[in-house]
Parts: sequence; structure tokens; C-alpha cells
Amino acid sequence: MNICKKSDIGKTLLDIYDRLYAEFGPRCWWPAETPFEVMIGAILTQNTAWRNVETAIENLKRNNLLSPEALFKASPGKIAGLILPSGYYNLKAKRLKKFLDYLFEKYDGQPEKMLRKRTSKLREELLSVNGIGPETADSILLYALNRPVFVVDAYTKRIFSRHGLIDANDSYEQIPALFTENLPKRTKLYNEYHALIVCLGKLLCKKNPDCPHCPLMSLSSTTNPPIPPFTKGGF
DNA sequence: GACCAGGCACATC
DNA sequence: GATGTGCATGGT
Repeated sequence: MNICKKSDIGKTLLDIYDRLYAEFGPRCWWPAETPFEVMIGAILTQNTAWRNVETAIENLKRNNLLSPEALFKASPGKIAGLILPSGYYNLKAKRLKKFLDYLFEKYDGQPEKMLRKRTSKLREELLSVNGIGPETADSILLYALNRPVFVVDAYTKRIFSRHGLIDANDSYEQIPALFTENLPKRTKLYNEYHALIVCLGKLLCKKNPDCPHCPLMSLSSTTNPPIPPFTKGGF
């Protein structure tokens, strides 16, 4: 993973957070009106730009389908037509239906009932739903259910491996430990931190991995390899 | 026209 | 276990 002492890693992680916060300010994630909307957005944004997801969510709202009951009753074909702008619409329509099947089977279609269950059990359940992987499950836990879970995405891996804090070969399950074992276990901190990482990741110059505008560049030694180019597939 | 975006499941080796 | 591929629209 890395060779720094634990206390040093914690200080470095907080330093990075402070720099990002100073650069970008509070991100106030997740951009949604209800926990259910967060859950739907988490599925729709899989490998998709958020602006396209916004259009899809607006379509669902306009058709009064952004409630568990309405979406549960809607046909996959109807849903696919409305979420078309988010891409992978047939696939995502099926994934939404699978998630709603789970929500109704376990929680009577009421997301607030999920709050009664332990985080580890909820994560296990979410991962068992076809179409919900680690990042989507953790996004739901953190942003919809306010659990202190650190969300890792391709940006996190790219940026923190660049700065030598994780290994580029670390699995998804290894990376959150860097944060949860070295930072205070606070939902609000994890919420902002991940949102700030995404904000930075979007801005980094794709064609110039050593982007001099990156607010973290002074953390890097000259021996660090350049940020690897983004590759499809993630983990 | 090429590349990328707040992944995931499945097939193949 | 690791790697490759399909899923797909819309912005740059």
C-alpha cells in the first residue's frame, strides 16, 4: 500500500482534503431531493457523465416516475425510453427494476426502512443486487443513507496512486481502507472528500497527466510516475 | 470522428 | 484471478 507511518498518512490525507476544499469549496453532494433519487442517480451515473443523468432524472420526474411505487410499476421499456440520455438505457432500466425488486421485497418500497439495518449488512445486500457493484453500493450507503463509507472511483485510484498513497494494482476493497483507517470516521468528511476528488478528476487535463494546474502537484516528488492515462474498465 | 464520462456483469483464458 | 468485451448517449 505505502510506506508512510499511519499518523503521517492521516496528515497527508487531511492536507489533500484541505487543499481541495480551499480550491473548490463545499460540493454539497449528492445533487438530489430525496434518498430515493440518490439511489436512482447512483445507478444511472454508472460510466456516464452526470449532465446526461440529470436529463434522464428530469424525464422520470416529468412522468411522475421518481417514486418507488411508480417506478416499481413501470415497464422496463417505458423506463428505458425515459432514461435514454443517460446511455446504456436498456441495461440500466433492467438494473433499476432489479433494485426496485430488492427495495420492495426487503423494505416494502420504503428507503427509510433501510436505515434500521447495519451498514455491513446493507452493503452485502446491495452488492447482491444485479447491477449494483462496489461504487454504486457505497454511493448509496454514503449519500442516501448517511453511512461513513468511503466511495472509491476511477478518479480516486488515478489521483492517489499518482501521489504514491495507494498502489495502482490495489483492488477496490483495499482502497477505502486508506481513508477509513487514517481519517476520522465521519460521514460529512467522506461525503465532501469524494465529491472533491471527483471535482478534481474532472478538471485534470487528460492529455497532460502532469497537469501543472492540479492543486496537489506540490505533494508529489519528482520521482513519482506520471498519472497513468485513464483506461476503461476501472477495477 | 475520436475520446471520454461519478461501472458492472459476463465470457474466456 | 486477470483480462477483454458489451452496454450507448451526449459533450468536447
